[in-house]
Amino acid sequence: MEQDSRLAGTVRPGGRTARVRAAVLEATQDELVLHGFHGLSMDAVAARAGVGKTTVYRRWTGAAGLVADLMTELADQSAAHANTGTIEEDLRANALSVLAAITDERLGATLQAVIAAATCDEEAAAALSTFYGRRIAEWGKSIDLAIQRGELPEGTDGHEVIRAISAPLYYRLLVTKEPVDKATAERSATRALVAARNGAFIG
Amino acid sequence: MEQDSRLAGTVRPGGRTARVRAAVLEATQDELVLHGFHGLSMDAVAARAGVGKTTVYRRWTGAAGLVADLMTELADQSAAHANTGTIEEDLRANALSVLAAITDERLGATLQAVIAAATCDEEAAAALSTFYGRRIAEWGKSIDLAIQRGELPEGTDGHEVIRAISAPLYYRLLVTKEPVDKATAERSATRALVAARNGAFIG
DNA sequence: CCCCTAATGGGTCTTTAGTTCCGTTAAGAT
DNA sequence: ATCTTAACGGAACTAAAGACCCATTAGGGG
Repeated sequence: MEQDSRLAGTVRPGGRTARVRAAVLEATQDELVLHGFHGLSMDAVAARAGVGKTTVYRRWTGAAGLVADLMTELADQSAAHANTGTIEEDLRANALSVLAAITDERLGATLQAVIAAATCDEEAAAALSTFYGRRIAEWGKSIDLAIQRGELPEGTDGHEVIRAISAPLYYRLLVTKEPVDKATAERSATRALVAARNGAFIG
Repeated sequence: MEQDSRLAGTVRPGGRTARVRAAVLEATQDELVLHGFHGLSMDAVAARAGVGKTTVYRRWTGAAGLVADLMTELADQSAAHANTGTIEEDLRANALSVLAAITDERLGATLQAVIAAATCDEEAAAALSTFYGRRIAEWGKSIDLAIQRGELPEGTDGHEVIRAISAPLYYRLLVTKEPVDKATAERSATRALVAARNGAFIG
């Protein structure tokens, strides 16, 4: 007894528990691709994962908790920043990696679901914030290296440059619903670079 | 009879019908402020609006339909572009108007709800797309005037400049969950202007 | 002012989401 | 290998969402 205070799955995390978690998160992604966040039901996820729905309700707080956990899982798989030797190519690589993420069927649907969940759930919002915070910090290193090489002015805010590249792509994806293609991504990288070279990101 | 093919509320749109619609859309906004899109129930909206829930189910397709209709309503209230005489001030005004919209309690909650709904509903996505399409076209005129005045290079894509100003604000609001304040808005306008002056928005 | 019927609203029914109970299975410590 | 109990899963239960029926109300044309 006296195990109520702990979350289920923390005392015996190996074996079955790990398999259940993997199956549930996989099933969650499948459901998100099919129905989006608004159509995500714990019941359907449990059925698809082949686990009892009691287990899903016990381990996760709700639909938002599921996608938040999914986001946390994806955060660990985040790739390192590019280092091609020129800032132009590094920023282009950054834009294309964002493009690849949001146009991938499973990953794109998952990202949109987490963003939708985060509009009304603190847990999902925190997971998103952490994920992108890390990603921005990681790719910001590319800008720091460029400053050292003399390609960009001293004092350029690398984090802001990275944000400036991603922003138009997410804006189109989420807000204006315009298509996001390779040309859009490359233009976004180029524009951020032009602004950065002209000192718009200092301070 | 033979009225099934028409949507309810189209034959006698005046008086009661208009009052019901206004009450329902008002109630929808209230509920969105309190619970967000994921927590929006037709039942609660009907109760708050003081109308029968049958009426809400008859006139709107679902939660997504409600927010889509709300967005359509807001689209008509969209303001004209600024014309201060300088492109710097016009773009600053644009950024500040976006800031005002997303930081307003009711309007901000509504926008986030429509964006969340649009991730998995075509109707909401179309309403969003139309709303921002109009807004971008309207404010794009500021850039055209600036080109005529010789403040920006010939061939600058005004729509893209406007998108570039809004994008970082929505990116922070929706994706990274960072605070959006006046300084952020003004920086966004400045950076877009620097890039535009240096020809990054030509073509 | 009256009439016709579009539109609303209360009440009821069905479906689905979410909870609880308790027996069963399998981690992982000894 | 054995034992303890964390964790799972089936089933029954409660609550809420959504659909439907039909009586009542009020637009708006005559």
